[in-house]
Amino acid sequence: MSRSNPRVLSTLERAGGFASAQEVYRLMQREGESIGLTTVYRSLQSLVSDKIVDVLRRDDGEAIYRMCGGAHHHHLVCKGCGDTVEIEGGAIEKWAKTIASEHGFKDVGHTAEIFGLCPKC
Amino acid sequence: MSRSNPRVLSTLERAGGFASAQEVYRLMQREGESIGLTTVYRSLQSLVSDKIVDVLRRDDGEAIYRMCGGAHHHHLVCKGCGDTVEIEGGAIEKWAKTIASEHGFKDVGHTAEIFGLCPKC
DNA sequence: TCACAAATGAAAATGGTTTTCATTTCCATG
DNA sequence: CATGGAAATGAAAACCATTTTCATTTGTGA
Ligand SMILES: [Mn+2]
Ligand SMILES: [Mn+2]
Ligand SMILES: [Zn+2]
Ligand SMILES: [Zn+2]
Repeated sequence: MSRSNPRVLSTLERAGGFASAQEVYRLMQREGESIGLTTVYRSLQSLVSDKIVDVLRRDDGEAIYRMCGGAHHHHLVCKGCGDTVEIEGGAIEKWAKTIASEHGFKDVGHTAEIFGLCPKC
Repeated sequence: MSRSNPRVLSTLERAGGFASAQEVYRLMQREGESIGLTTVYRSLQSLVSDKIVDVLRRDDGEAIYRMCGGAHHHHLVCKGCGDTVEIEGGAIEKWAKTIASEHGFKDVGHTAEIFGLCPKC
C-alpha cells in the first residue's frame, strides 16, 4: 500500500462538498500542480481506508469522496449545489439494529443518505 | 425507449436476490436462451423506470437489480448469501423529513439499506 | 402484401478505475 | 558524502461495466 499524497487531501478539502477522483485531478491540474491521475486514485483509496474521507456513489456509479470527521455519521446533500451537511443518525442506528435483530441478522451495518434542495437552491 | 423483454424479468425473478445485468445475461446464456447483452441492459433500465425493479449499487459500483413491490421500501441484505428482506422504513421516512426540514431542504428523498449476516450464514 | 415502427444484437465507443512497470525520490546506514 | 534498498510516482495499457451506433429482423395495422 501507498501513503496519501498530502496535496490530494488539501485539494479535496478545498473542493467543498463531495468530489470524484477525476474532479480532484482536474482541479489540481487547473491549479498548476503536477500530479498523476494514478496517484490521486491511490491517495483517495488510502484516505478512505484510514477513515479520513467518506466515499459514496453517484447515481451513475462514479465514486465521490469527502473530507469527514472520524465518527459514524450520515449526509444531507443538496442536489443543486452539492452542499453537504453532516448529520447524526441516532434514529437510524436504532432502526437498523432493531430491524436486523428482528430478522436474526448479525454483524450489521447500514447506509443512509438524504438528498434535496438547499435553501439557496 | 424500448419495452422490457419478458424473459429478462423472468430470469431476474428466478435469480432470487439482487443480480447485475451481466449476471442476468450469463444466467440466460447458461440456460440456453438466445439474447443480447444490450437487450438485457435495455430491459432492466425499462423495468427500473417503470418501478417494477429496484436498482442499487454494489461497493464496486456495479448496478444490481431486484424484482420489487411497488411501494417505497428499504432492504435488509445478507452479506453472505445475498438473501434480501424488504422492510418498512417508517422511522426513516420521519427521520429524513425532520432532518431535511430542520435545514430548510425541499424536494427531499433518501436512501437507506441495512446489511449483515442472516441466521443461515 | 406493404409500409412503417419497434425490437434486437453485434460491434465499437465510452469512461471510470486498476494494473503494470520503468523511473524517480526517500532514507537509513556506513 | 556515498549507496543500496524501499517507497512513491505516473505514463501507458489493461480492465470492465455500460452506452451508443447502426444494420437487420420482427411485429403490426391498413
Ligand atoms: Mn461525512
Ligand atoms: Mn425491494
Ligand atoms: Zn444547494
Ligand atoms: Zn445469508
